[in-house]
Amino acid sequence: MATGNDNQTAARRHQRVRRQHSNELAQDYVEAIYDLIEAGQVARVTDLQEIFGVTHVSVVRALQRFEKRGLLDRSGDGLQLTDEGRKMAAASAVRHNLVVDFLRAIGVSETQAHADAEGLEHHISDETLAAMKRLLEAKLKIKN
Amino acid sequence: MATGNDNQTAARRHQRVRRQHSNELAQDYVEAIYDLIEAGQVARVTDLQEIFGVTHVSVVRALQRFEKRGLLDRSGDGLQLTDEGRKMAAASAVRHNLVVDFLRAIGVSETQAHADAEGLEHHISDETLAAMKRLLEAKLKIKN
DNA sequence: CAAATAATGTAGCACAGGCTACATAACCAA
DNA sequence: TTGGTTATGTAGCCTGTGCTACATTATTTG
Ligand SMILES: [Mn+2]
Ligand SMILES: [Mn+2]
Ligand SMILES: [Mn+2]
Ligand SMILES: [Mn+2]
Repeated sequence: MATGNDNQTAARRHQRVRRQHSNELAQDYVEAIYDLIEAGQVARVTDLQEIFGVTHVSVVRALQRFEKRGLLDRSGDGLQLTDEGRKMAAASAVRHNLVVDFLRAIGVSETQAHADAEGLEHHISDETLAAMKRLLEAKLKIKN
Repeated sequence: MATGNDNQTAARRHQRVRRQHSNELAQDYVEAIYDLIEAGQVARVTDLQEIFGVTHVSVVRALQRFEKRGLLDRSGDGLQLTDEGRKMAAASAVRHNLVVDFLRAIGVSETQAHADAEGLEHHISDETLAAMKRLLEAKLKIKN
């Protein structure tokens, strides 16, 4: 009874991680496109290929999937985000930045904070994010 | 010059995350097998299928890959870890437990800490792990 | 003991996300 | 204007990691 239940709990946790992974690339893509547009640039395949360190083919294939998922629009000149894509991008950006700030606050170097955040951001629950925000604000109070 | 270099940096970060993901399942498998053996049980396909919430087929295919990678030995009755597999399992367990403890320390619930750690553990650098350990020890000092 | 059940394996499929090779289209420069 | 470079797309391949369907081989149990 104890073991069976434990295994079930473990299974749910692993299933959740797999679900997170199946959204990971989409989040990073819309975030990158969002940032390019924010910076007043036209988001192109070439930019994404440089940002992600993959061939243009991988980018095109990914964009095709994300367009089907309703996250972006490739009909015009540059890449455009749909409302849903923009929403996902904004949420991802907030989460990403908070993770970086939190890592910096606990003493991780700028470089490493950015590196680790790129993976960590996709596995953090709202509860943990809130805990990080709390600690971040407490730290800031101490500093002032 | 600024943009090109930035993209290169981003690319290295994403490449690192992809590398982490390609080791993720192996780490979780050897850790699970390690735990079963530690608990005095014989590690079987059935256990893993329950723990990961996948079919026995997925487990068998994964085990075949990991055996080829020299992480485990399926010749006997139960699953056995090689020296390399045991080393990976031990390192993974240390990391996993430290992440859970850290999340608990910053106020995340037991349940959520275990859930988030399952994904987070694979993306934490040694530097960040050290920072977490530092904060954990500082917190403990305060508590006593 | 014989039948049911549990455990393990293989065959073959799907999809994500990498890749190279090849084809265009668009742009730029001599 | 025309030939090289850059940007984008398609075709087709690979690996990892899921799945169902179908054996086969223990292990229980009536
Ligand atoms: Mn990311
Ligand atoms: Mn991950
Ligand atoms: Mn683990
Ligand atoms: Mn894990």
